[in-house]
Amino acid sequence: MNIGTAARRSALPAKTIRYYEEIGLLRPARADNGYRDYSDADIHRLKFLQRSRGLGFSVEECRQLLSLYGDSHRASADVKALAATKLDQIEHKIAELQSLKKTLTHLVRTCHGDARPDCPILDELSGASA
Amino acid sequence: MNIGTAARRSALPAKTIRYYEEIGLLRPARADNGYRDYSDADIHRLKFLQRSRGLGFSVEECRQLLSLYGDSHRASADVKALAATKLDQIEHKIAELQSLKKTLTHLVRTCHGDARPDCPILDELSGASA
DNA sequence: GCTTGATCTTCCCGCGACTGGAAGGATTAG
DNA sequence: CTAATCCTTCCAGTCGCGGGAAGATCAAGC
Repeated sequence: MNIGTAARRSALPAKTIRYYEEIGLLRPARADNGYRDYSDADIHRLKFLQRSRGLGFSVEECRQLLSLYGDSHRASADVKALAATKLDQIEHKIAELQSLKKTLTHLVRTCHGDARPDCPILDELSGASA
Repeated sequence: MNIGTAARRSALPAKTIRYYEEIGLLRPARADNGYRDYSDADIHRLKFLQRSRGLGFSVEECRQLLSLYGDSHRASADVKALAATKLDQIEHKIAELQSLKKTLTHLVRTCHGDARPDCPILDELSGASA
């Protein structure tokens, strides 16, 4: 199977698939003409990557997940730990963004937003509050 | 004022200050010895950048904010529009992360997380649900 | 067989916003 | 005078690709 088909089936751009190969996440066969030749197992691996990336795991974390996936003697605790760490990171990020949101919401609300030049947003940014 | 002092006063790393100069966000004077020489106005500008970056504005948006800040005939509506757009982006990002959080929370909860190899997280990533 | 267009290959550059480090000059403290 | 600190420039790396060039290959139609 050529890379175009693999791209459609995995919902990943061909560029990304080549990149994943370059960093050693998969090793597709090569046809006689030099084209990459993807097996069903390769597609499965690509879909796994697509889904785990979509869940917010970094490429390196995906590499670990793939390694755990391929290890029939893995402990589910190891996978759970990875996911829990990621969950923590996501929660921290959400908290950070919510704090930004709060500040920005306040600023946007207090700015009258018309043709006049006085602006509480710029006042705040310039340190008028300090 | 040397860059080290400017860094302490603006709460920005010296590297970042040089970078901001490189991309044209400020133009400090130079002393005879070739050292950068920051005025109080430069510090003010750096603090403005530090705060606006901290609120989630991109460097290019900060450039616009600085430009509006320096324009005494600006309309506060322009500033408000920038902030409102940023607020939108932040809200979208929060929603995205909350969706990830929901999925991950569910997965972490369903994984028993012990020494056994069977793992709902990997099952999900490998497409067992599909 | 020939042309055309789609697809494939490798290669290298660019993004955003820095960060690290090397090599070397200037200043300051003791 | 020396040693430590600070400053300078420049180059490379981060992360996860995307864009695009230059060239090979393939599939379809005439």
